Amino acid sequence: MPELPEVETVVRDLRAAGVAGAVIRDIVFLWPRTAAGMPAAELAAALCGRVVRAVSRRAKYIVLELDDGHALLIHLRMTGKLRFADAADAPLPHDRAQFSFADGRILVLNDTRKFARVCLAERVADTLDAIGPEPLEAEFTVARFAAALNRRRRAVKSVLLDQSVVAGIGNIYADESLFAARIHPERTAASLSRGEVRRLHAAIRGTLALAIRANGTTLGSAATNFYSVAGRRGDNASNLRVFRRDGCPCPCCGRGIRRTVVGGRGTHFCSRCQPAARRRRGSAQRS
DNA sequence: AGTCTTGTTCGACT
DNA sequence: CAGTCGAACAAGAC
Repeated sequence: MPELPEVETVVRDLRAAGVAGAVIRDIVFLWPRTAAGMPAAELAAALCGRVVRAVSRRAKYIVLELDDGHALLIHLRMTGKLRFADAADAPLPHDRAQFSFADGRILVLNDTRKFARVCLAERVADTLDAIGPEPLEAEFTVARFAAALNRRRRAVKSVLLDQSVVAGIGNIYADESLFAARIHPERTAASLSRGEVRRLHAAIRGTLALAIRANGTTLGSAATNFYSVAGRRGDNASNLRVFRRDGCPCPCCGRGIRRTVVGGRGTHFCSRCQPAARRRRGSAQRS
């Protein structure tokens, strides 16, 4: 599933393919609900003739900055993929949108689950206003992170998945970051000590940076898995230490990795390296 | 055949 | 208002 490192990989591949500078000639929506915020025909009309000035990323959004100051946002959600085709190529099953460029290339959005969305933003900052800091940028400070964690009583894992707290983390990197920080996923966010917050902050950065260097995570060979532009696989699966490794020995202590459900999401951790909250002397713990 | 999986939004609560 | 929680979306994987 595309999380921050996977979207970053796609953005870099789009840049390498020369999308910056390309002129949009036409957009066809094979699944009209892919267009969000306005009807598909209206969105297509608004984009026709625009020049893509730059390609960037904000959280899990791919941002195509346009020559009129607006931006085209693409969110791949769970199974969205982008590839280049030309006019002679037959569409594949699950193709949802085709962006034709003036040079004849067609950027195709393929998405088995139909959750991927494309929308037009007058200003990126306004549209993505509610999203929290970019974890790899200077704006993601320990102090700001600590303040956000402190006012939440939910499981810290659920808070990491909350895009308004920190941008771009999904199920894989939430579990991996918590393991690296040696924090149990069901600990209450507000219960983390200053040291634990610092560890988690560093773990998030390290985990995401490593995954970007490996071009993202592709697990197994299912078609619904992550593939970057041109079907390129990510190499980060070998760096994963707990995600979907239940039953395997913990790389640090050898005990079996366990799987639970937290906030409705599959969650993987080592019960020895990530101990549950220590019961405080004299204070009874619920259930 | 039935259950599981995932990111985000939305509405109903507290 | 701010935080919490579960449903909804969709269809392939297993």
